[in-house]
Amino acid sequence: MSRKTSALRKKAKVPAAVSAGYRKGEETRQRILDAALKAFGAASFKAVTTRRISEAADVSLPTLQYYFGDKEGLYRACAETIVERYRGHMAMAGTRAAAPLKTRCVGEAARAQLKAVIEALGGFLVGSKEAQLWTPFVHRELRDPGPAFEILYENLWRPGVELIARLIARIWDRPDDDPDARIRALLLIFGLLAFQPGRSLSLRTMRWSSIGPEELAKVLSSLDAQIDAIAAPVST
Amino acid sequence: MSRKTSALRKKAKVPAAVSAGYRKGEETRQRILDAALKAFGAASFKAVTTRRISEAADVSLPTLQYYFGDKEGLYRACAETIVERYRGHMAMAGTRAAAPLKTRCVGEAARAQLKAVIEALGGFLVGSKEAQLWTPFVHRELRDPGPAFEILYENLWRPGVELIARLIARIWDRPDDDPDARIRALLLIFGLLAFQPGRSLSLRTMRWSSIGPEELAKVLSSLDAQIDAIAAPVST
DNA sequence: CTGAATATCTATCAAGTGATAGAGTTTCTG
DNA sequence: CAGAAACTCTATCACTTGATAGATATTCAG
Repeated sequence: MSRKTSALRKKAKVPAAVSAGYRKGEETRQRILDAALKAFGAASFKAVTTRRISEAADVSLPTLQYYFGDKEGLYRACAETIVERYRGHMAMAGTRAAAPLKTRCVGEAARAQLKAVIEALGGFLVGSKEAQLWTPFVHRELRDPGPAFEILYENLWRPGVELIARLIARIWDRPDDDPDARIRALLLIFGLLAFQPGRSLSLRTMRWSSIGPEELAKVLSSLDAQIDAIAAPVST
Repeated sequence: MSRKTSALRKKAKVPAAVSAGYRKGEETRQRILDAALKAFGAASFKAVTTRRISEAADVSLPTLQYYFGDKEGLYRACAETIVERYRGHMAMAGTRAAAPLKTRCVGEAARAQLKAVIEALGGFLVGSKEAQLWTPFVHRELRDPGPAFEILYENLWRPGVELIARLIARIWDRPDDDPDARIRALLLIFGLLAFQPGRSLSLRTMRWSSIGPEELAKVLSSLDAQIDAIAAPVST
C-alpha cells in the first residue's frame, strides 16, 4: 500500500519508496538526492542529465524514477531538501534574529540586530561548504523561475527579505511593511549576494583567489559601514 | 574566397556568409541573431534549441550552421552583438562618465558623477527594452561562465565596475585601485541588479506589477541615499 | 522459512537534438 | 547573359535523453 511520505509525489503514479513498514533504500534515496543537489547546483535543469546523476549516485537510471517519479520530481525534492537543511544551518542565527522582531527593539538596537543578521547570513553563504553547493541552485531557480520557485521563494527568500526589511524599518521607526525599507533590504541582500552567486565575478574583480574569513571580514566591514549609514530617507 | 568578417569563426571550417563582394543575406544573419538573442535571453544554452531559433528567424536549420558554424558560434555571436549594441546605448552616458576620470574630480564632484553614472545605468537596465532582453543572457553567462564569458566580462562587467570603483575611490581621495572602493562598487552594482536580473524577485517583494519610471525613481532615490552615505571606511 | 512488499537492474523505446550532405535557387560581377 | 559565388532548402544521420517494461534480487513480518 506504500503511503507517500510527504507531499504528493507529482503524478502519484509511482508513490513508491520510503513506505511505512520497512525501509533500507532510504539510504539510496539520500545518495541520489546528494548527487542531484550537486548536479543541479552546477548546471541548469536542462543541462543536467538524469543519467549523470544516477552514475554519480551509483545507481541505475530507473532507480531515480522509482524514488522521485521523474526528473522534475527529483528537482523539486532537491529544493525541499535545501529548505530543510537551510533551516538547520540557520537555526541559531534565525532564532537570534527572529526574536528581536517580537521585542520592541528600535533605533540603534535594531541596527545592531541587522548587523548580526547580515553577519550570520554572510557567514553562512560564504563560510558554509553546503551553501557553496546550494546557492547556485537557489539563485538559478529564483532568477528564472522553474518548478521549484515557490518552495524556495516562500521558505528562503521571503522570510529573509522580510526579516531584513523589518529591521531596517525599525531603524527608521516606520511600519513593518515600509516600502523604502523593502527597497533598502533588496539592495543590501543583493549586495551581499555579489560574493556568493556572483562569486566568480567578485573574485576576478577583487583579484582574490578565494573568499575566506579574511575576505569575508572586509565585505562585512563594508556592509557594516553601509548599515551604519542607513538614515531615514528624504521622502516617501 | 569569402573572407571572414571579424574574429575567427570557431573552427573556420565554414567561414561562410557576409563575405566581401556582394551580400544580401546579411539581413538573414541579423534575423537569426535577433531570434537567438531573444531565445538565449529567455533560457540557458542547453535549454535553447537551434531548431526553435531557426523557426523564430523563419529560416531553415542548416542556415544557422551556414552563418555561425555551430550553436556555440551563434551563442558567441550573440555576446558580441550585445557588447556592440550596449556600447551604442551607453555612448552618451559612457562619455559623460568616462570623462571625469581624466579630470581631477574628487570629493563631492566625484560623488555627483557617481550618481549620474548609477542613474544612467539604472535607466538603461530598467528602462531600455533591449536591456530587458540581454540582461538575463549576460548574467546567466557571467554567473556560471560559458563560451561567452570573456567577451562579456572584458567588455561589459569590467569597465563598469572599474568606472564605479574609481569614482568611489575618488570620493575617498584614495588610489584608483583601492580594494575597499572595489568592494563598495560591487555592493552597489549588485544592489542595482536586484531590479533587473532579480526583477521577478523584486517585483514580488515590492508588490509591484512592473518596474516603470515611478518605481525606478524610488530605487534610484534609495541608491542616491546610499551614495550620499559613502564615507571613508574605518580601516583597510 | 516463506512470501509479499520493496528495491534494483538490464534492455529498450520514442522523441528530440545538433549537425551534415548535397541539391536547388538567388544574386551579383564581368 | 553567362557563370561563379553566395544563399537556402529538403532529407537524413548519429547520438543523447527521459522514461517505461518487465525480470530479478533483496528485505523483513509472521
